[in-house]
Amino acid sequence: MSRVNKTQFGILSLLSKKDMSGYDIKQMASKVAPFHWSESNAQIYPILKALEKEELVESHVDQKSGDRNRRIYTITTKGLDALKLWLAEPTEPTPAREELLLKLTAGEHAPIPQFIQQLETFRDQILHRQKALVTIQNNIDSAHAEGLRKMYLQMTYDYAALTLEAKLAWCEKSLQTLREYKG
Amino acid sequence: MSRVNKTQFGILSLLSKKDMSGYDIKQMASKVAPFHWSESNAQIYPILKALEKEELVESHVDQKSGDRNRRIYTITTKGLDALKLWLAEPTEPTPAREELLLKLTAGEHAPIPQFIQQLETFRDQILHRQKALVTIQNNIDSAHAEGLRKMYLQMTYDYAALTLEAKLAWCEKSLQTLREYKG
DNA sequence: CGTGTCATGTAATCAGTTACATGATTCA
DNA sequence: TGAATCATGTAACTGATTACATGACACG
Repeated sequence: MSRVNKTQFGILSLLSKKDMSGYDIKQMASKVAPFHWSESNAQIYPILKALEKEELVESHVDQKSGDRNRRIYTITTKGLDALKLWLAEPTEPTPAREELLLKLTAGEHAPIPQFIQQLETFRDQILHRQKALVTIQNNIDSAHAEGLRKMYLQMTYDYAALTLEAKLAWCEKSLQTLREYKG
Repeated sequence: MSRVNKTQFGILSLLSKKDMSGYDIKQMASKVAPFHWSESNAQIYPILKALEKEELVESHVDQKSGDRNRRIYTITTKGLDALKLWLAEPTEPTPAREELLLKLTAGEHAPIPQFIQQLETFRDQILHRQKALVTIQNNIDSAHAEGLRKMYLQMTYDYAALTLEAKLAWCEKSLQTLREYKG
């Protein structure tokens, strides 16, 4: 149970909505889920092949669009079943890995202004993500938008929004603490 | 720059505070930083060996405590320098991986009550972590507690507290949305 | 005709986990 | 004496990233 690849389900999940090529999947992932799943870049091609071998997806070479060697993947009934099985499985918590916090635990070995800078960079990264999130929200509002599907998309948006907000608040608070430390 | 192992710095960071054995490091990590760094369990032994080869740490077999084959590691000046260098480096954002959110993007393929259960489990995991966090806060208040060091420890505690709170809020909100969906 | 994007892939490497193996000490 | 904990390690594997390689098409 614990020995299963999760990225393959991310791919199946995307294919359950629309037939796509490997390239499309990469694009979609970075457009729709950049906050909770890495684009898994060039690893999707081997996974697609493995999925096809297991008969969870089928593929054919696309004829349209200039015959550009595009291989389109389609999810099979077996693939949908596998996806549903995964959805029903218990979800283990993700072990977090925040490099900045790891650095903070060794904070006493660096000058305070250095950490102020680290935190400012962190804050900028958050602000940048928040901007990107607005774009995603627009995608949700316009393109798809049908009942259940929209609700679930909105949920993932909310998750990102709320956690980013919390991180930003922490950042501001910590910056103030650092700036006020000893004068 | 991007091709460096971060866990080794976690280990150096702990050794910068106190000489320790591999076993101690494992214990300490799970006690002091369970929220932002995994215990990296049985991988610390090879890393310790690698660090010793690079002369970033030294070791000796402990004589006390019943001669129990304990190898104690000490950080070297070179090791401290490496640690400080890492602290000064820019910190890239961690790509998040939240399996539950990945499942939500395929939400339309499962019955709503199933996702209610998933979210309830998620909430329980958060509540559990929040309890554990109180213990850590006690550790900070009593054991260590000296100026700068305490401040940085407190910061990592705050980070965990704030992000857990945000996730809990999201969880409650989403549960309500699901329960109210169509009656 | 050259740059950018579309499109697919492989090889090498690194990071991390699981499962296993070994043995000493402590304490009920 | 048997279970729990202390203590160190290895082998095999999985997951993910980096860097590379190839080539077609679109456009200005």
